[in-house]
Amino acid sequence: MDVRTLCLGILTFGDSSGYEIKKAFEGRLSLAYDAGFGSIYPALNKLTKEEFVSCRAEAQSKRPDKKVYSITKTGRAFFIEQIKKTPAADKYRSEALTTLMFSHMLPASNITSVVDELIKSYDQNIKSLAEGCDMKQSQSEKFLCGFGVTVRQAAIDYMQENRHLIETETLPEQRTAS
Amino acid sequence: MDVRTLCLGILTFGDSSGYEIKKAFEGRLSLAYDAGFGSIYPALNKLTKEEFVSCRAEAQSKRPDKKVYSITKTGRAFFIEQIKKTPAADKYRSEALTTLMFSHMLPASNITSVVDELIKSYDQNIKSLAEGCDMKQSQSEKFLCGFGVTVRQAAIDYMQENRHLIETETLPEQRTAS
DNA sequence: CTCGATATATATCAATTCGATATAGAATTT
DNA sequence: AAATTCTATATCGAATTGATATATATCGAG
Repeated sequence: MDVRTLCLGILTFGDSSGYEIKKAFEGRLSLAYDAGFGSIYPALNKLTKEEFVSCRAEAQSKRPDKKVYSITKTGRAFFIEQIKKTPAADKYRSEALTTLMFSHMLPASNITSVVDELIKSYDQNIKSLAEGCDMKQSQSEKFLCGFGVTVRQAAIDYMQENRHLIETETLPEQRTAS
Repeated sequence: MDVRTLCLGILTFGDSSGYEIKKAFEGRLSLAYDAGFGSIYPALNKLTKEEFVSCRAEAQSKRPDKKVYSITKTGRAFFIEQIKKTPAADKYRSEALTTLMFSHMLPASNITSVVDELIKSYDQNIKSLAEGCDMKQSQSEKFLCGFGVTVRQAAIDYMQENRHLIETETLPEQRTAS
């Protein structure tokens, strides 16, 4: 499942430009996947060559043409074929948790701010998810929205209850202060 | 925070070969980061050139020499400098959740098996984490272990309670059966 | 006892992805 | 009035992924 396939998937929700596809990755797909312009634009070019999408340029006054992509029948068939495959294992990449793994090498103030920021980011995450959660269209969106909220909330609760474990184990402030 | 820096971090736990570093990524670091041999070996070569690690070859009978790496003083200083930086935002990549996002395009049997497998993988995750959780050395490891268990358990609970939302919204079996 | 699978151990390579940068006007905020 | 953010596309070097190659040991199943 590469970015190219995912772009195709996003186009099943409706015609979009590359810019709007990026928004979709940041929005409804943010729980599951991410991609930047550096992968999206080349992916759309490849999909166009393969005739899995068609492209029409919408002229805009004093802005670059907006290229609007539509999925084709063969594109839709290809996408369905792809999502029927057994999904690969989940991947998590958290620099914040990685930092906490080395809390014994850092001053307590540092750990505290990492934990604070992590909780804050989970909180914002929940807010932006919950925002739409009710009025979201499909059942699958509601399901995934609720999933995100539940899991992030569990993470916050755990952190608040157990942060003392790592905040007391750090090096004394004076020894690592630069 | 690249693989190279993370390899350096793992070496603060003790001398290791590239192979053992891979095991560390799969074990104690699995909650936070992952890396394959294709990134680890080049990273170790680069670190050696930079003199952030030193390398001794342990001859083994009828096996390739085991190259054991040790972190140097400058390496340790560099690593500490790196983890003091503000961590980048978390990233999640789940093909399974992505698939569920398109449940309206798939037969119910397909969704059921994706959910089943996802729960199973979270379960195995919890088991392998809990296994060590008690006897783990440092506070930070206990903290992160507990974090992983808590969050995965919340994910399982949510899935079991809400899976019906997506399992009833799918296409009728006959329409998408290949 | 042998066959296949898994573990130890390193390494490379093409394809993909990331992250930064460039361009440029509109709209909004300070 | 200035600064920042938003819309919109695109490229490019660097990093990462995932597959593959090589070679032997070990362990369980039939």
